[in-house]
Amino acid sequence: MKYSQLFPKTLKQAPSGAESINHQLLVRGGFIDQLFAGSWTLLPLGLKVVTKINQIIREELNSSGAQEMQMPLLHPREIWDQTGRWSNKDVQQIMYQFKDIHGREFGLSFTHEEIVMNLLGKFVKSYKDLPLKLYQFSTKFRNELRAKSGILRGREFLMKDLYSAHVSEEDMYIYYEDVKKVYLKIFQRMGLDTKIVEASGGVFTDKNSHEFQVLTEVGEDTIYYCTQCDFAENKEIYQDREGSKCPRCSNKIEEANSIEVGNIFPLGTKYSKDMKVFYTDENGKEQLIWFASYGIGPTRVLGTLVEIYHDERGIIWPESVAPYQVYLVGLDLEGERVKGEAERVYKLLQAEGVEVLFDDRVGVSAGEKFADADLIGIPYRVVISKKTHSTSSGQAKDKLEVKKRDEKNTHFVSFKGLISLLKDS
RNA sequence: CGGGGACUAGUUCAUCGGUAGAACGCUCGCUUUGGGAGCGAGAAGCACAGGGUUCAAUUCCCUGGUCCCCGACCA
Repeated sequence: MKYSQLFPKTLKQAPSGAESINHQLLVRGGFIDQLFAGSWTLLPLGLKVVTKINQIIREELNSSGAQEMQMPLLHPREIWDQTGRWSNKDVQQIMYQFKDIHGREFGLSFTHEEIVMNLLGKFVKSYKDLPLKLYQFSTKFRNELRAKSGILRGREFLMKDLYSAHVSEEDMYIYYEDVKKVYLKIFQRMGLDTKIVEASGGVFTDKNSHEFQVLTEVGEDTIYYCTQCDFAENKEIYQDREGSKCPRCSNKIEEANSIEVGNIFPLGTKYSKDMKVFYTDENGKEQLIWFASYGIGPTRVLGTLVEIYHDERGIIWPESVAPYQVYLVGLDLEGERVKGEAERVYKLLQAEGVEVLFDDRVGVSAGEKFADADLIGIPYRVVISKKTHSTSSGQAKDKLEVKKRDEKNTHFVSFKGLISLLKDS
């Protein structure tokens, strides 16, 4: 991609009132744009990052045996009446509900348990049809009382939701535990260190759920975790406890702020019971389906990554989710030789399968290009200029000037050297 | 949904009762380029909407809207 073609360009100033880091940097870098409070466009750069996040999730879920699909976002009231959630006060706080011109009532999806259960009722007849693991990436609508923290809390956001159906509680928990491991791996591949934290089930279930929390000062959740074992609880359930000793190993409990990037719910048979969804067991008897759901918010992950990985100049993307691998800066592009060389390296990198953003702007100062490179946060910055490709002699001659975003020093390498650098990482 | 703040050029802000100004950005020249570079010119505004007070309102008052922050609630 040539930077001159990229939509949109970076901004020097953050929007007024933008306080959180992810809001400032993602907007300034041209990753996202706000339509109204809690509603964001994923611009080309932002979509690239989210696509990478999604791909990591997809790969790991697929290898856990899950299948991807896509469900509607517009839901008729009747299906939500089957579980009584349409009229639930807490649900009504966050679900957009409205009537069409004929008076028929609809809701916008904030989750899909009812829809999945409806689907299972149509297709799952026998124990032989189970277990099933189905997931999708889709927009979720939640009428948050207060959208805030940039893209971290929106009224419309992207979510990966996975649902599993099982013959028994035991089978459900086997997969539930699998997903814990899968989620840890997913987040780790994205560069996020997550803690599994026990929490309440909210409007989803009376049982407790597990949240995947990233520890950071700016997080809006408060969690309590043991410094020795893996005990961790959300504030909402921890506050009933006394003292500051771990209930499991008596070691010290720490309090920390965190961002919830994932949440998993062992729903049990509540939904299948309400919606009368059964399978036939080996003995020919009808049984309720055991059910669980699992969410990850890719757009929230996007914001979380920026909160964790940035410096005063801009974003520092982990390589696994960076929108491009290389930011190729062409300087002195008025000179034919340098320009030709920069174009050549751009094409060669692409031929090697390297994703490269080529700053081909003419008449833009070096400082501005470097500032943009730092703001956008692509892992490798490669500079081609008359210093390396025209008048020079010595070690820099015809070499590429390479700097990693998170390092200070530049060094000069050959094209082959750069490729092996990229392949190694 | 309670409390606070804001709304003026594309953006960030100044002005403050007498119909608007800067910086950045943008356009066009000239200059040249290693950390948001210089000079010059230009385009760009129903001052959120409605009502009131006043000879006169962007400015003061009221109502509504929107955005941001703090709380209560949540992927």
